[in-house]
Amino acid sequence: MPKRADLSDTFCPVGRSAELLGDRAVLLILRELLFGRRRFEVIAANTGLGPQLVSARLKMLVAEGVAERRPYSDRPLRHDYWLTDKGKDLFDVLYAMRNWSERWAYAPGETGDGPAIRYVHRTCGTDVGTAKICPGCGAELGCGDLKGEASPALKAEQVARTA
Amino acid sequence: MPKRADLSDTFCPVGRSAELLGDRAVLLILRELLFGRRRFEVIAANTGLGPQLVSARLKMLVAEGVAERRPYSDRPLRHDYWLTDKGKDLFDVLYAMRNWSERWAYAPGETGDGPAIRYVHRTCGTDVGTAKICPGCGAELGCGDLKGEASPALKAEQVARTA
DNA sequence: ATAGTAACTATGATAATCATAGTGACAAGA
DNA sequence: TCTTGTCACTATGATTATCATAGTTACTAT
Repeated sequence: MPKRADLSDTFCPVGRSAELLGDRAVLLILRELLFGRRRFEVIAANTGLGPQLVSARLKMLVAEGVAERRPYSDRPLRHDYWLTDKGKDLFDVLYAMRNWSERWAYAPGETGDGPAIRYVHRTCGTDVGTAKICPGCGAELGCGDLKGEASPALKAEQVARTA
Repeated sequence: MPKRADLSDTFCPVGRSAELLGDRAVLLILRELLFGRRRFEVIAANTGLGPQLVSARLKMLVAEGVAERRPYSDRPLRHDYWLTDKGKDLFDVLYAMRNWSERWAYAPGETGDGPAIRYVHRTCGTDVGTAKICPGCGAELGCGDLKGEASPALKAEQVARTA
């Protein structure tokens, strides 16, 4: 490809975020980080992306202020990756993607008789379905508020991926 | 690149939609379609994408059932593109992207003293800010419910692009 | 000394992207 | 009729991002 057109200076808000989010690898890595997975190798394994891509994208996310690289061990020196507040706020985008998929991206019966991932509000225990506001307690849902329970099919896939 | 890894058969809902949405061109084209722009040349001009890319992505969106190709003139035969219900439901994703950008993607004062685009609920006239539910009437906000008013800076850019 | 772990970097083949130009089918004006 | 114009594309060639695979560095554990 030629150098791809840069849209980071557009005044359109969708255009600006598209520069960051319009990339499969970025979305998958953000999914992992939002799920609380922080380690390089875990992210690479779960996303199926090569280490080079993961490395490049994490560097970019750190440069954009979306993620942060932190040492979690001195000897040997090891680092992992955490979302910043700016990064945590991307929850809404990924959650909207998830909701859309649950509605449109599966053949009937493909996920059994429930969603691919069932989300429960941590503080009140309500199954939120695809709501943006907890139907149990009315709270706005954000990063870390939900506990996901993968369907059997998804669980099997995740096990296979890390094996 | 080698054939990029296919994630369309993953059971993870974010992974599935990432296959579609993890692409700058797709996001920009969806933005145009959600804004009600239907014509090929208009989409190409507003996104800054080459006609080949626009053509390829529109074909893909039609194949995915997200958009529809319709004739709008017989002589000469001309077609344009409309979102299907599946496509209109992507509003939530793009709206979340817009909200994130309004919060994080601009330097202080870069858009003047308001957002890059001000959205007003069509039916009740309330400025919705970045809310997911209309603060005026409590209705859920979906595709077509909002009327966008671009900031002067964004307007100028749009004019420049089509000139 | 050997094997293992974690976070990467290096290499080469492949394919997606961009810029630019061109095509086909028609309409409108001189 | 001839030229110009419009719209929705397709064709070509240079550039570069991506993938698969293998290798590296710096340590720990046995």
